[in-house]
Amino acid sequence: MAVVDGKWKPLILWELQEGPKRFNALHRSLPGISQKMLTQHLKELQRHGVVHRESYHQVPPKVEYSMTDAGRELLDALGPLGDWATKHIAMIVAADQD
Amino acid sequence: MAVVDGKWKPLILWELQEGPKRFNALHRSLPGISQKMLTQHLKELQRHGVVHRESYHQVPPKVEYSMTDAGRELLDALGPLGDWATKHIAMIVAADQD
DNA sequence: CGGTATCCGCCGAGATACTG
DNA sequence: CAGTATCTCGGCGGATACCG
Repeated sequence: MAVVDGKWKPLILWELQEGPKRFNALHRSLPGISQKMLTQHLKELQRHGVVHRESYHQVPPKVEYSMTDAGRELLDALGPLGDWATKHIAMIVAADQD
Repeated sequence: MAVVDGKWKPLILWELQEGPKRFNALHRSLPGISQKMLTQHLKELQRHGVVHRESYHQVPPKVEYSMTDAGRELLDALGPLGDWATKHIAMIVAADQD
C-alpha cells in the first residue's frame, strides 16, 4: 500500500499511462495539486521504481516522467480496484455525506 | 481509495475473508492495533458497506463482524495489487531503507 | 466482552515565496 | 521550466484510562 499511498499517486500514474509527460504538463493535468506534492510524490514513485525521470540538460530545462515496466504492471493491478470503485462509488459517496 | 485508506483496513478484510469473527478475535489477529483504531476502522468499513456488524444482545456481549458481498468483491479486486506487491516487495523495502 | 473518552506526537498536505 | 524552502494546520494513529 505504501507505493500507492498519497493523495495523488494513483492519479499521477493514470496521467502517465499514455506516454511521457513533462513536469508542468503533469501539474496542469492534476488540478489542485501543489508543486510541492507533485515533486514529493514523483520522487517516491521513482524510489519505488514505478516511474522514470529523464532530465534533458537544456536551457530552458526539460524533464520527462514516464512509467517503468513495474509501473505499467502496477497500473494494471489497480484496474480491478478501479472497476470495483466504479460499481460502488454512489454508495460510498452517499455514506460519506453524513 | 478512501475505502481501503487506513493503516489496517486491508488486513481487517483479510482476517474476515474466511468467515465472521468477533471483536476480540479480530483484535488478537492483528497484533499491534489498538482497540480505538479497530473500532474506528470497523465503523468506516460498515459505512462503506463492505463489512456487516451483527450484535447478539446477550450477557456477556457478543458481536460478530462479517464481509458483505461488496466486501468480497473488494477483496477480489485487491488480489492483483497483492500479486504485484509480492513480486516487487524486495525492491520496495530496499528503497525504503535509505 | 466490546467498546468510549481523552490527551498527545507526528507528519501529510496546503499555501506561499523564492531560485538555477 | 522545474523545481526548493518554510510555515502552518488538521487529523491519523498510539497510549492510557474508564464503562455498560
